[in-house]
Amino acid sequence: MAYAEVFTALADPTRRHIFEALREQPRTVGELAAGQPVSRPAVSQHLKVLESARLVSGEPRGNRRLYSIKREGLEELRQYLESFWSDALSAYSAEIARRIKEE
Amino acid sequence: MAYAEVFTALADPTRRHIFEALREQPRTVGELAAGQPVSRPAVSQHLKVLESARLVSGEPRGNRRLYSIKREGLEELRQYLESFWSDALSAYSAEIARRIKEE
DNA sequence: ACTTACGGTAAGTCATGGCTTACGCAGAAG
DNA sequence: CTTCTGCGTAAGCCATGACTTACCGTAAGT
Repeated sequence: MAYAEVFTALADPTRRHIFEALREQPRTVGELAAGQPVSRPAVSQHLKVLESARLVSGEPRGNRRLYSIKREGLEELRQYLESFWSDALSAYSAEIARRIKEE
Repeated sequence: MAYAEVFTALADPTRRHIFEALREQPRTVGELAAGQPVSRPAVSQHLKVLESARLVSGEPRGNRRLYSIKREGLEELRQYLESFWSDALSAYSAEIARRIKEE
């Protein structure tokens, strides 16, 4: 059920921007905020959400905190997607055919 | 940029439930509403969002509308995920190493 | 020690969006 | 033709959440 958190985390545009900024390289909160049209506290709050969705992780670097992408959240999402790919497609088209005949 | 709509569509729990109900077999709006704790109009509105995210499609069956899963939305999401998988990981860990040394 | 820089948290504001009821339209049924 | 069933849409309500400013703790620099 962990993919739910990932969906809500990445549903917000600002949060996606932050996440995609980390895609290039790890960054501090200040750096991330500079690249966004919102305040630094806002970025902090977004990072909290992203972290609890296991999409990023942050570790102290002296005075600052360096955030980087974590793949666990993405992995959960990938598994969710995969489960949709193979299954339910035969039973599915069969059901369509059945209902069409019913008309 | 179409994955954005997919994220927002699947971020809502009710919408995910509806989507996953369609995973088994195509269903009408009434059938979907019966399986959810919300009203039928609410389900209609959710289906509208899911449809514009290309996650489902509906076609008239006489009096009713039969909705079924459409894979385009999922495909866009999958591509987005894939782009995260390979790239940016070498440059990424290199950057971590660089910053650690800077301390 | 004092000051400055960085970042997390608290509190409050405002917009978004998910829900409801009410309504209207189209197809099926009688 | 009238009635009933199934859905979509409109309008309005209310909770959630994204943002702000203000504040506090901690590490670094002087």
